[in-house]
Order: sequence, then C-alpha cells, then structure tokens
Amino acid sequence: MIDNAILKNVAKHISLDQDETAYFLSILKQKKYPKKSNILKEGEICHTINFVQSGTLRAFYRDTEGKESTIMFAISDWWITDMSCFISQQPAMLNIETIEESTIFHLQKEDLDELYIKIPKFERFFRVIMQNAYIREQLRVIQNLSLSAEQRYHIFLNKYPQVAQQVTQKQIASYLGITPEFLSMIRSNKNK
Amino acid sequence: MIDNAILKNVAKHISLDQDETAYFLSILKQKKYPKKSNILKEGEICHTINFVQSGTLRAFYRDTEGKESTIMFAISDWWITDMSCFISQQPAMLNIETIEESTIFHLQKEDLDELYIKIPKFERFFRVIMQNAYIREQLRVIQNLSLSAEQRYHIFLNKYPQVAQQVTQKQIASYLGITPEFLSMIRSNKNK
DNA sequence: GCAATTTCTTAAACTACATTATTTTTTTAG
DNA sequence: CTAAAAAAATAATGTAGTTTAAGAAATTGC
Repeated sequence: MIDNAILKNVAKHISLDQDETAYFLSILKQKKYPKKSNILKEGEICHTINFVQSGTLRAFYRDTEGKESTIMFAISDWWITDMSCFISQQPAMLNIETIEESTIFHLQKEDLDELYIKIPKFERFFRVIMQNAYIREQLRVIQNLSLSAEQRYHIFLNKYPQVAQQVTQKQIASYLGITPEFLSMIRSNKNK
Repeated sequence: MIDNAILKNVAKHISLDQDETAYFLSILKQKKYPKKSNILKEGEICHTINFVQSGTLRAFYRDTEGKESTIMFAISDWWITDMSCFISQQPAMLNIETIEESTIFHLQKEDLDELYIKIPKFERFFRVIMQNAYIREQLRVIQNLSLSAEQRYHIFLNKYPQVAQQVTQKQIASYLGITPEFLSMIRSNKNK
C-alpha cells in the first residue's frame, strides 16, 4: 500500500479496522509538489490539514515590513497547517511552502469534521496530536523567554538535525528569532 | 449545584447526560487554596489537570540562575497544568501557584485516562481544549518572534485586562520576557 | 498600626542582538 | 556551462533591552 506512512502514523495512537481504514484513505488527497511550491498563502482560507509523506515544508509568518518568522518546519511523518485559521476558517496568517519536492496528504476541514462523527476514535488521535503540538509550542515559549540565541541554536541542532541540514541558515535564523548575520557570528564563534 | 462553572465549561463542547455528569463530578476533587499556595513545584510529579473555579493562578519556569519566566496565568474557567509532565508523568519543569485565594477542581491522571474510556466524548472535549491551547501558544511564539516588548505589552493588556489588574508588574514582565525595570520604562513612556 | 519586606521607579553603564554595507561563496535557471 | 540571483561571512555602527544601584511607594506580617 502506498499510503503506508500515514497509516503507521495513525496507528501510533489508535487502531482502525479494514472499513475504517478504507474510509479514512478515501477522504485523503495525495499530491506531489515540486520544490518551493506554495501550499498555503496568507490571506487565503486554509482548507486542509496536511500530512507530510515525504519532503520538507516550512510555515512562516510575514510581518508588515516583510520580515519572516519561521513558525515550524515539517518533515516526513509530521502534520502541518495554520491551525488557527483551519479551525476558524478565517484568512490564514501563515504561509506554508515546500523546501524540497514533497508528497502531501491533504485532509479537508469538512471531511475531518465528518470523520470525527463517523469514527470517533479520531477525536482521540487528534487529541494526542494537538496535545503534543501544545507541549512543543509551550516548550518553545519557555526557551524563547529564558535562553540566549546561541543556546536556542544548539538545542535546535540537537532536536532537529535532519531539518538543520535541509534548510538555509536564513531560515534557521528566522526560526530562532535572530538575523542571519547574527547566526553567522554564533556559528563562527563555535568553530573556534 | 455548586459545580456549575466546570459543567458549563464542559458543556461548551460536549453534552453529558445525568449519569455521565454524575460520574464526571465523582472523579473531581474540589479544593480551596489561600493566596500564594503552591499547587505544583518543579521536580514533583504532576498528578492532576486543574480547572479554576475561582481565583487566579500562575505557572512559571525558574531557570538555573533563579530567573522566573511566567508561562501562563489562569483565571476562572481556565484549565491549567504542566501538560508535558502531566502526560509523561516525569518531574515537573513548572511551578504553579495561586496569586489569590482560589478554588480548584483537580482531575487525576488515572481518572482522566479512565474517563476517556468510559465516556469517549471527553476525547472530543480535551481535543478542543488542547487545540485551543496549541493555537494560543503558537500565536505567542509568533508575537515573541515578531513584535517589540512594547507591542507585546499592549496586546497583553487588551487580551487579558482582568489578569493585568490582579498580578504584579514583575509577573507581567516575566510573562513578556523582559525585566520589571524595562516594563516600568515602557509604561512611563506610554503615559506621556 | 508599625516595621519589614517586596514592588515600582528612575537613571547610568552595559550587552546581546539588529542594521547597514561590502565581499565571497553557493545555488539556480536557462 | 555560464550569468544572475540568493545565501553566507565579516565588520562597523546602532539600539532594544539588561544590569546595577538607590530611593520611593505599596504590601505584608505580626
């Protein structure tokens, strides 16, 4: 089955029988994107929650002066969307783009709402996904408040080594909340 | 019924019949705490998720040099815990204390795990709670990365006006990730 | 109700990080 | 394969926020 990765991901938290599996697969839309594709642009309505089958994605906020802040990177086996705007169906704050050629499973808002009703186990599944996402973001808040840029950089390298090799330093800097120039300085200090 | 607030809170997202309501209430432990009580200390196992019936609480991280970072405030109708440590049952990173006399409903980890099985609707309830918590924390990350301390302060005042009046400026500063001295400066500039 | 403690303010000196500018290196497109 | 564009490095100058210190105001504990 080509859908292996997403079924394994779901199986981490709930188990589905054959019919449930078939139904779940039936509402997913698999799509392949070249490098630098836009999955979501700010201002658009965010229709889908997205599972990364393969590739690398980046979600970022662009402020009024054009400065970008990277909110998250997503690699294989991660879910990514602009959750706030997906849930409220208000215009997106975030942009989501592929950093490399990527294969994505899309799950539409209406299909997810129906999925919760037809297969309530998915409430559990997404409860765990949301819980983990909350814990991750809260840890990031703690680190942003209490650590220096250099400490945050080393934590990032340890936590997401594969991501660190696939993205530019400019993008890492925008994830850490510093300028590329300052990241460059941190890196050159370190190598001494 | 004295438990009104928590039942109303649950009713925002799911509806319970009489038996379900009775069972849910039976696993809650209501407790009243004076001002400045410790609900959770770093290093302890976090046994409960907590609903604030009345009062004000603060969750904060204390780093190795003793510097505090306020992670969240909770007032009436909010849920608060060290989610990471509650879920994993590892020693807590956070401290949680009452800022005022507060009445709390405690829900034990084992009781919650059983509640999910006995009344699966609660998966939906906490899915929504976690989803909202995730969205809130992500917004905070965006704001910490892209806004100045002064902008964050004004957003805080607008978003949590009741909290702003109940807590000290030192605590607000530690929520914003700045020193009390700098907050004082921001405030005196503003009043011109 | 008063002494002790904590909080808040102000201000000068300092630092982590930003900005601007220039050069070098790497990546991309055709 | 080459030209153009983007990313990265280096360095000088600038600034948002910190540190330290000291006095004034508010809160707390007995």
